[in-house]
Amino acid sequence: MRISEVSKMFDFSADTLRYYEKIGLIGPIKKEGNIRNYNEDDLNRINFVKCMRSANLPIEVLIKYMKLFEEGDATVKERRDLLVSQQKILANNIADLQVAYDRLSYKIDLYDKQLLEKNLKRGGRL
Amino acid sequence: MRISEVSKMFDFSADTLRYYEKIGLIGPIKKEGNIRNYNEDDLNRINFVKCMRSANLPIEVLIKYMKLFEEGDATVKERRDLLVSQQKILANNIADLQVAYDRLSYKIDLYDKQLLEKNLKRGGRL
DNA sequence: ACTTGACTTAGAGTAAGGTCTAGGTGTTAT
DNA sequence: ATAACACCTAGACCTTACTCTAAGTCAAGT
Repeated sequence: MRISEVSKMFDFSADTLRYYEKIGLIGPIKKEGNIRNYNEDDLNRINFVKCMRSANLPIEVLIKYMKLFEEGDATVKERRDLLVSQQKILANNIADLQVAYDRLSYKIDLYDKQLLEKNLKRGGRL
Repeated sequence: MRISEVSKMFDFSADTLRYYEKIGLIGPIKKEGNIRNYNEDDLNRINFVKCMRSANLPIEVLIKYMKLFEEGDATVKERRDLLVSQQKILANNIADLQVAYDRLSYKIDLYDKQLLEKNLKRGGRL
């Protein structure tokens, strides 16, 4: 699979895919002649990266994880621990977003009430 | 209240507080002589900014909101709409983080099983 | 033959959000 | 009075994560 297709599939720009490869996050991707040909394994990794990047896991951390993965079975525990620590961070982030979400809900409610009153005073229909 | 106290209270560096003021996100803060003296109103706004920044709302959006706020009652509807649009973005973000969280849970589980097996084979105690 | 379009590289440039430095003032403790 | 400390400004610098540019290769269509 060529870079343009992968790009569409995961909504990463081709630039970003090459960048990820350059910094050692994915690949190296096998080439046919001079052109990258992504295989299923590559796609699975990109899929994982996509998911984790959507949740703002730092690229550095993901590179570290991929590196441990390459090193094989000896690194299972270390990989597990890395994921656990990131998961904890994620839990905190989710909590922060939720707090902000609720606060926005509250404020929006207040604004809605204020707008309703304004309309009534104007002798609004209904 | 002086900048160092505010800094501790919200875990923003003094640099960041001055930066926020410079770009028009908070303040301008009244000064005693040459030194900022934050009042309760200022603290309330910083508190709001803190909460929204913890959820990654862009500074530009918050500046816009504060500006509308300054403009008074005429902007109530516009402010409401701005908050609603940010809330939608937040909902999507929360969903993304949740997906990643669940995927991490799944992977961690797999690793735990793998580690357990390894221990059994080693003739682990228990 | 030649244009079009997708691909390649290396490396410069960008955006967001701070963070740090240098040089200076003002207040308090010894 | 002199050191230590908190504060100030302007502006340079930094980090993360891309994104874009220039210059070139290669295959397919007209």
